[in-house]
Amino acid sequence: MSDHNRATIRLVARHAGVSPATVSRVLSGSRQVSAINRDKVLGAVAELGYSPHITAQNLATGQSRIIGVVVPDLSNPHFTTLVKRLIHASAADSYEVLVADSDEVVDTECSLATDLLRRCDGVVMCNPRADDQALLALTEHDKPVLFVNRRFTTSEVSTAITDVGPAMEDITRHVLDLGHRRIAYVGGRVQSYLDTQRWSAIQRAGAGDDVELFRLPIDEHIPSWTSIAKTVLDLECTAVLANNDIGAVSLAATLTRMGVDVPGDISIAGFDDTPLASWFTPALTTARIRTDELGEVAWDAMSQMIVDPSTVIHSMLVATAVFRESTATRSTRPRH
Amino acid sequence: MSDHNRATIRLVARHAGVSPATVSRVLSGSRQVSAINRDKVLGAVAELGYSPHITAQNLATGQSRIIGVVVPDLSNPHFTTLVKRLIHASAADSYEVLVADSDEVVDTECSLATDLLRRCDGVVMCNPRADDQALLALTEHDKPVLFVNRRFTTSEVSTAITDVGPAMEDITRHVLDLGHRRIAYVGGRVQSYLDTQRWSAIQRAGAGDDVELFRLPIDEHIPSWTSIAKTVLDLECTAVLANNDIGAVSLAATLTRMGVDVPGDISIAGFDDTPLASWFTPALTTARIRTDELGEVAWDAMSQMIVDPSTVIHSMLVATAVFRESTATRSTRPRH
DNA sequence: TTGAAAGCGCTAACAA
DNA sequence: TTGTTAGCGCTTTCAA
Repeated sequence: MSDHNRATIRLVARHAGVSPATVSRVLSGSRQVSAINRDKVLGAVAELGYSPHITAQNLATGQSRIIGVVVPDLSNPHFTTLVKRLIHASAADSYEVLVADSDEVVDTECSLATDLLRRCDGVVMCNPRADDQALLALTEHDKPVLFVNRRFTTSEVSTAITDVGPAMEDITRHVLDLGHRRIAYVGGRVQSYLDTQRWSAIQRAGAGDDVELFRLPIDEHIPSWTSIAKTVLDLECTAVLANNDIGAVSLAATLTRMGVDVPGDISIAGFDDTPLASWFTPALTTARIRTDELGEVAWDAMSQMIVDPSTVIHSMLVATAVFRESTATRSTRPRH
Repeated sequence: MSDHNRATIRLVARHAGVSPATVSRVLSGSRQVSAINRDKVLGAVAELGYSPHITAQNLATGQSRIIGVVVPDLSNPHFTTLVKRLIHASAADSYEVLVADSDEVVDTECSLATDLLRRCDGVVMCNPRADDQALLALTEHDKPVLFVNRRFTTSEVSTAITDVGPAMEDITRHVLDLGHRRIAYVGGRVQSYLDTQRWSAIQRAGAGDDVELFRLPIDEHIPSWTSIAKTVLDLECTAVLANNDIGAVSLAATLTRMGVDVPGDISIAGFDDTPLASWFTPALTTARIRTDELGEVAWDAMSQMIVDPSTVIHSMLVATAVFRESTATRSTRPRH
C-alpha cells in the first residue's frame, strides 16, 4: 500500500463517469453540481477512500492553510499557553500551526520567520526582540505578519499587545505601601518590549519618594539565581519584582535556601499569574495576563489579515495585579 | 509588492540565460553545473531575490519536510519539553514541526493525526490513549508514524518509550521503607499506557506485606483537588504517589491549605522531575524522565523512517527515582 | 451544469 | 554538462 497508488481526482472522476473538474466542484462546493453527478462522485470517493492531495491543492490555490508562530521559548508557560490557544482557535477554521522556537537567540527570530513565511499563509511573531528594521522587513514578503507584544513607531503593521504598565504600577505602589523603599526589578532581557514597559511603570510609580530602584536584567539562558540573590541582599533591597513567575519562584526558593524569609525579610512578586503562582508557598503576588485571550485575539487578527491582506489590526489587552502572600509589610528586624 | 510578482525559476533561468533545469540543479546541488553557468544562476538569483516556491517543490518531490506531532496537552511541561526538543532536533535537518493538541480528548487523537499525515512526511503520536486498532490504522497511510510512550502487542510499529517501572518501584519501596502502609496512586487516565505501567510497578513493589494500595484515577480535565484530598484522608493514606509533578504539587498545596502537613502527616511523590519539583517546598521526591532525550530519540527514529519507510525502531529510555523532601518517615501522631 | 485544457512552480527522466 | 519535456494532483477559466 505505497503512496504511489493513492487515489487521485482523475481516478475518482473515471469511476464516477465525470470529469475531474466536477469532482473538484463537488468536494469544494465551489459550484452547483447536479444531484445525480454529486452522488456518483461521493460514491466513488467513498469507494476509493479518496482524499485530496493537500500539497497539490495548495499549489493550485496558492494557500496552505498553515500559519507559523515564532516564540522565544516554548518552555515558558506563557508561550505554551499562547501557542496552545492559537492552535485551537485556528483549528476551528481548519488551519494548522507550525511552531518555531528561537531559544531566546535574537538573531534567529527573523530567519525562522522568513522560513515559515515561505510555507505559511501568515506568521505570528511572539515577543520579538530583533530591531524594528529587521522585523518590519518581514512584512515585505506579502504575507500577513502579526507582532505580539511588540510596538513600533509606525502603526502600519498589525500588533496584539498586553499592556503591562498599569499592573506593574499597581504592584509597585503596593510594595511601597507596605513600606519598602529599596526595590529591585529582576529578570528580563533589556531589548524586550514588555520588560521596558514594566521597568518604566516601576519608575513611574516609584518616582518622587525616597525610593531606590534597581534594575537587574538577566541575559544568560540559565540564570544564576544564587548570584542574583546575593546582589539583591548586597543592595539591601527588601522587595523584588520579577519579570515572570518562574523568576520569582526561583529567586524565592534560592533565598529561602539561604535562610532568608519570604516574605518576612524580602517581599517578592512575579508576573503572568501562571498556575505556579498559586501553588507556590508563599502564594505569589503577580499580574494576570490573559494569555489565552491573547491567543484568541491573535488568531482573530491573523484570520482577518489572511482574508484581506490590507487589514491592519491593533489589539490591546490589559494585565491586572493579583495580590497574594509573597509580599508583606517591610520588617524592621535585622536580617541575618 | 504582491505575491503575484514573485520571481519564478523560469524568470531566473531567463535572466541567467540558461534553462530552468539548470537553475534547479544549481540550487539543489543535485548535479554538477559548469562554473560559468552556476555563477550566472547565482547572480540572477541574487539580483531577483529569488527563493523557490516550497509548495511547488513539495508537489514535485513528494516531500514536505514537515513532521507533525500530536500531544494530549501542550500545557503539560513534559510535552512542551518533548515538542521543543523535537523542533530543535528536526530543525537541524531542515524540518519543521506542525503541532496538534488533542486536549486530552481521546477521540480526536487519530483524526488529528490523519489530518497531519496528509501534509507531513511523518507524525509523532505522544502518549496516545486511543485503542490499538485505531492507532495501528494510522500506519496504513504509508507515512512514518512513531508512537511515543505506548506499547502494542505487535512489534511492527515504531515506538519510543520511557520505562517508568523501575523508578516507580523504587519510589514505592522508598515510602514502604519510611513506614507507610496505606498508599494511594493519584492521577492519570486509566487508558494511559504510562499510568498502567506505574500502577503495575506500585503493585509489584507493594505486594506481600500488610500494605493497602489505592488507585485514584483522574478523568476530569480540571480535577477537584479538594475532593481528592478528602478521599486520601478518608482512606487514611499516609503516602500519595502522583502521576506527575503538577498533580503532586496541586495536591500538596491543597492538603497544606487544609492544615495537613506535608511530609509530616502525609508524604507525597511526583513524577517527571520538572523544574517545579525542585522549586516547590517541600522539594518533591519524583522520578526523572529525560524528556529532552526522548525528543532527540524520537527525531532520530523519525528521520530514519522518513529515509527508509520500512524501518521499524524501538527505543527505550529508563526513568530514575529522585528522592527529596516531600517524602518522610510515617508519623505516628494523630492527624487533626 | 459540464468538460477540456491550461496552468500553479518545481523536479527529473531522457536525449542531446 | 545542458535543455527539452513531461509530469506532480489539483483548481479554474473558458467554451459548450
